[in-house]
Amino acid sequence: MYADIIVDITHEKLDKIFQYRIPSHLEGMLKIGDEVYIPFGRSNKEIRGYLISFSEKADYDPGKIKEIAGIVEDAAAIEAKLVALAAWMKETYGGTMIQALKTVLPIKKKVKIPVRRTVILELSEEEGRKKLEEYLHKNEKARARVLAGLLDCPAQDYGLLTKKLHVTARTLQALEDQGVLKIDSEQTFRTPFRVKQRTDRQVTLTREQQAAADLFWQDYQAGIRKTYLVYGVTGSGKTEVYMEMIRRVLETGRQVIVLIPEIALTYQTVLRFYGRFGDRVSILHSRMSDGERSDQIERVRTGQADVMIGPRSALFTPFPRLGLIVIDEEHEGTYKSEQTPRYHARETAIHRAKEEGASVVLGSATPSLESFYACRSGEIQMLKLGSRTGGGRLPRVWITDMREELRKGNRSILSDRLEALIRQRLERKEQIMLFLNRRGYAGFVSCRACGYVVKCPHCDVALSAHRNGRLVCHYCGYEQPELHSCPSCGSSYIGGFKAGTQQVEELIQKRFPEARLLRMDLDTTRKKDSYERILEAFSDGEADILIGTQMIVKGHDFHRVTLVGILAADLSLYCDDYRSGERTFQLLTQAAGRAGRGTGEGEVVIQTYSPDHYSIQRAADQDYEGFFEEEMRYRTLMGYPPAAHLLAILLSGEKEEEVNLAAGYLKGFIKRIDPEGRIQVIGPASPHVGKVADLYRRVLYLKEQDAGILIEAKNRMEQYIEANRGFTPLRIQFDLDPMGIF
DNA sequence: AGCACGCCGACT
DNA sequence: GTCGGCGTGCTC
Repeated sequence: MYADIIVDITHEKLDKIFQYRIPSHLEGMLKIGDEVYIPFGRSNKEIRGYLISFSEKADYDPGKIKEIAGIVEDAAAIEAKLVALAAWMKETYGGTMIQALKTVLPIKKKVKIPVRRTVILELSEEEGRKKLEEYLHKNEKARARVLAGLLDCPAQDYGLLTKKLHVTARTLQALEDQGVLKIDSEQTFRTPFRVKQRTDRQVTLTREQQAAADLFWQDYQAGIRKTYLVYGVTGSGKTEVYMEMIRRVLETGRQVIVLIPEIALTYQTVLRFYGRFGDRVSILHSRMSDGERSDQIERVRTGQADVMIGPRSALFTPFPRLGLIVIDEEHEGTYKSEQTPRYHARETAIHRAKEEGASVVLGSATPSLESFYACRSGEIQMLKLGSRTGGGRLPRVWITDMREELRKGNRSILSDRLEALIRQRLERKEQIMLFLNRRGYAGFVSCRACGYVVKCPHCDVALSAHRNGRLVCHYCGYEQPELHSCPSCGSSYIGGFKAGTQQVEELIQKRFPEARLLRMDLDTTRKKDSYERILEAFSDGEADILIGTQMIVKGHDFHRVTLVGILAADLSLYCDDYRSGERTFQLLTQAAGRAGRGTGEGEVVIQTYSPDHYSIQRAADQDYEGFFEEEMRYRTLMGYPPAAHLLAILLSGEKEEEVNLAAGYLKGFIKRIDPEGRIQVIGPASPHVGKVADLYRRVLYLKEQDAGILIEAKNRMEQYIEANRGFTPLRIQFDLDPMGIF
């Protein structure tokens, strides 16, 4: 009997199984997933590794196999299931087993409670000066330095002070004894949310909500575990449905994971869960320290918590009896990891649920094409919520054609209609949101006179303007020179769209000097909590107009907003990405949904140069299904997910020549292992950003109906890359069904 | 990765 | 003569 062990070091060369003998004193004590100490290398240095399986025979010279030194005692008892999940992720998404394990395994380190120490001056300015004289006189240099520093700034961080002034703890201790200063230590706050009281208010579900929850519950009781999609417009009360399902699953003694796109944007949702389930709820988020995370995991391990809410990574909560995984706003891009393994939380959740006998509930008002497509094929069961619970009506939507405005001589960024409506709302003291769509803006070139967009003749995606002016296709590498007039109508108003929220703010202020404006974008929300502060200020009526990027369209109901203006609705449409139509539709639908959440009638103005595009028209009609049909037709025609599968291979390296060469070799290798040409190979092409931090990048795309074939090809390439030293100076990453193109 | 082994230049 | 530079190669 041998133990198969993965060494806890991140390097491809070590990403394989090392076999060890099991010493008699450990026999029967080891289990899969245990962390162990092993002698390694020529020096037999003791390192840590994970026991991932047992095997009967040795795959290596038995004479050279060493013994396991011991079990890591305080190791978090990781679930064997999570190790298996990591193995599946490595297989599906690529990368090393170690990378997969690191993604999946909870943080084991028990970080000691961080203490922040501050040094505070206890003397007055005058006393301090006198004391300083005294130290200088006695030639006590270190003490003088500290005192001078504190006179400059009377409260300083302990660590920074000792480093900056080059003094030891002894010096500070002596000064504290003399009463010159005080060392203040405060424990850093470790509990992220404190539960106030449990507001277990009795919620009555609407008939529709109850029906959805009941259907799920009947299946669940009958032992059926599958994936459901709660599909309902904004305001149809999806969260209530989740909570009802969760309540019932918890009653059976099983545990629940709730994934949300981003804590900051869904703070209100988190509070609702707290209110409902009290301190059985645990939370993870990206701003937490390792220690805070490990505290939350500890609560899970000791059984104090049985609901975990968090982003993508919360999927790996080590619940031993998982019953349900809820994924809210399942269409959001944040569910796809941007690090190897580039897993999708939705797919991974479905896999984990299947392995552990749990169900998955997805929810969205604008489902991803993937999920809706799976509903059509019966893989996912749809639970539809058709109406808004508060009885709020859908807003009235206007599409204004900006080409027409230009023809009329209006060159401003506001159409006549939007301007008139803003004026009217300001008079009525109602609120307005202006949404500047800058999502995915990648420098596409369009004609302001006729709306023509310069596209690649081979790929049906917009060309991107590079700094040198040339127009480049990021899919196939096609290039053409800069245009000075529109090939369609001859107008010279052709070029990229350049406007930021700041410019918009200035223009609006000039046009409506009496209006009070608030701006929300990356610049104004850089500081912690500023996001909430701006939204709160707007909610309290401290401003008339809120101007912002996509971050203003998420969550948060403003009951006094009766007008939403969407500037440059098509900016996200023609960035050269096969998901741009989907993203545009989602953004516009969400933005439009912000209007008329209260009692007043809502109106939405969508300003665009492409009023005929189906993404814009369907969003204006709030017609998801119509959009789905058209978008699926495009994906099917072009062979993009979910109609087919796409595998991106990203290469980067210091020498451009090497990267090009390697990309060429990989392409040749695919042709060799796929002689019938089942796999369509595109590229190598330059990604949007051809060079990052002095690393040159190239990308290859493989298309194929069957994901299994792509995964097999990926495995063969990984072997090929490992076997050829020519690839060593390069970084090569795989991305199955990427969220866009690179 | 991290360490040992190994083969060539400036110092006690 | 040695100490030490980091190039190669291996790790169950």
